Amino acid sequence: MTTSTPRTPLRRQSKSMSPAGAQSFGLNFQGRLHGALAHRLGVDILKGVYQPGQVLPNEIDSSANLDISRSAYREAIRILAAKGMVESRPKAGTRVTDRKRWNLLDPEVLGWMFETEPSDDFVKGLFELRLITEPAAAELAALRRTDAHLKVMGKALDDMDTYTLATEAGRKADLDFHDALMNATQNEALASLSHSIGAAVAWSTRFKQRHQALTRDPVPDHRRVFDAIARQDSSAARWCMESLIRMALEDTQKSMNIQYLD
Amino acid sequence: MTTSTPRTPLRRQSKSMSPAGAQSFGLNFQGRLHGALAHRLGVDILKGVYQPGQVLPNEIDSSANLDISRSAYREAIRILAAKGMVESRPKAGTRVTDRKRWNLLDPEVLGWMFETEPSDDFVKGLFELRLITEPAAAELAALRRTDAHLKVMGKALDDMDTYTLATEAGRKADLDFHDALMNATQNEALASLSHSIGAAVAWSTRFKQRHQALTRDPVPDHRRVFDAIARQDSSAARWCMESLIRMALEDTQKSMNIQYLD
DNA sequence: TCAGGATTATAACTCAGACAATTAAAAGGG
DNA sequence: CCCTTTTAATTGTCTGAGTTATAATCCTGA
Repeated sequence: MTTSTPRTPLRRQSKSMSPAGAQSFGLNFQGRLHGALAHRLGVDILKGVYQPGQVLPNEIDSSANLDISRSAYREAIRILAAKGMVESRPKAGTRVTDRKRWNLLDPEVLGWMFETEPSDDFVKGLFELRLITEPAAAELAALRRTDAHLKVMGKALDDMDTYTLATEAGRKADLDFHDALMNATQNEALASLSHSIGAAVAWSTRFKQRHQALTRDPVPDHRRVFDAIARQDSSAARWCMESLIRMALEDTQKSMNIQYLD
Repeated sequence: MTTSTPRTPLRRQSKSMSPAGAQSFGLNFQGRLHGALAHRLGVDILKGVYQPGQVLPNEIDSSANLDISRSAYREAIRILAAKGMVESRPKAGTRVTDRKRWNLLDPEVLGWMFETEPSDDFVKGLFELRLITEPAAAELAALRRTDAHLKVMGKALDDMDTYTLATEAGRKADLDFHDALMNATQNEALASLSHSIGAAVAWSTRFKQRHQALTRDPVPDHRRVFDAIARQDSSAARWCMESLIRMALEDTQKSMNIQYLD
C-alpha cells in the first residue's frame, strides 16, 4: 500500500480500442495527458481531497507516482495555476490557494464542479447570480437586438423544440439561444459571464436528467422571452427571463433535494 | 532585420541589479519565464497583434526566436489555453480562439486588458456589468451581513480615508471593502465575479490616476453604502451602491475621453 | 536570549535533445 | 467523384541535467 494506484488510468491504455464513450460526450481535454491530469487534480481540489493551504508533493515524486513525465505534470500545474487554484514557488512547493482566489466562473472549473455532486449552497448561489444577471441581460437585449440576433435566437428555439433537452443537440440549442441573447446585449463582459454560467447550467441540466425525467417543457418559457425581445419590450423581457430562471431553479432544487427529503 | 529583437528583455538580464520597479508594484508573475511570456502573448492577443483564427508559429521556431526553451514556451501556451485564448492540436498548431471564448473576467486577463488602453466599449460594458451585479450584491449583503463582516468593512473604509486612492494601500483598502461586501452576500459565485471585476476596477483606478488627479473623494459614497448595510436597509444599500458606481463611471469616462477631445 | 546576516538544502524553474502520437493534407485507388 | 491510404508537420511526451530562488537553518555578535 506504499504506492497508491491511480483511480482511473490517466492515460489511454496503450493501443486499445478508441474510447468513444467519453470523447464524444462533451468531455474534451481527453487524450492530452496534461489536460487529463489538470482535470483530475482540479476535481480533487474542488472535492477537498487537497485543501487550501496544503502543499502538493513535489514534482519529482508526484510525476513518478502518477507515472508521467515532469513536463506533463508541470503543464497540468500551470493550468491549475492559471485558474487561480494553486500557486508554485521555488523551495516552498506548490500549494492550494485560498478558496476565494479560485476562478469559480471559469467554464472548465464549473465543469469540474458539476462532475461531483456540487454543494447545494453553491448551486443556489449560481442561480442567484443568474437571477441577477440574466434578466438584466434580457432587458438590454430587448433594447439593442438586431434582426440578425433575432434570427439566430429563433433558430435555436426551433431546435430546442425538435430535439429536447434530453438530447445533446437540444442542450446545444439551449446554449445557442442564451449565447445569441448575450450577443444581442452588445456587452462582451456580460456575454463572457453568461457563457460561463450557461456552461454550468448545461451541466446541471444533465445532472437533472440523470436524476429524474424532466418535468416541464422549457420551450414556452423561452419563447415568451424571445417574443418580448422581438418586440423590444424590455421590461417584459426582464420579467419573462426572471420567471424562466425561477422555473429552472425549482426543477433543479426538486431533483437535488430529493435525496435529502425522505 | 530577419530576426525580430524582443521588445523588452523577457528574462531578467543575467546578473544585473534587482528590478524593484516592477516587482513591487503589483505586477506578479515576474521572474518566471513562462509567466512573463504568457503575459506578453496574452497582451498581444488582446491588442490584436495575433488575431482570432490565426495560428502562431510552431513551438520550435517560436521558442528559438524568443531564445527560451520549448518547455517554458509550452507552459506559457498552456496558461493561455487555460484562459480560453488559444487552442493547440497536433499538426494543426496553436491558434487564437474566437473572441467569445476568451475568459474576459479572469483577473489576469482583465489585468492584461488594462495594460494597454482598453477599448471604450469594453470599459463601458464592464461598468454596465458592475451596475447590474454590485447593487444586487449590496442588497443581499444588507440582508445577510454579520457583525464580523461589518467590522472588516468598517476597517477598510477607515483605511481608505487615511491613505487615499492615490496610494497602493488605499487601493487595497478599496478592494478589501468590496471583497468584504461580497463575502457578506454569502454567495461564492457572486464573490468570485466581483473579485475579478474589483481587480479590473483597481486597474482602471490606477489608469485614472495616471491621467488626471482624482476629482472626487470616494469615501463618503462608500460610507453611505456601509451605513445602509449596517442598518440592514437593503433597498438603500442597492440605491447607494448604484449611485457610487455611476460616480465612478463618470470619473472614468472623463479621464478616458479627455484624450480624444482636444 | 535574541536580532541579523551568512549558509544550506530543497523545491521549482529552465534547458537540450530525442522519440511518440495525432491528424490535416496530400496522394492514390476504386 | 468519393473513399482510403499514405505522408509529413506539429504538438505531445519523455529523460536527465543544470540553474535559480528562497524557506529554513546556522552562526555570529550584541
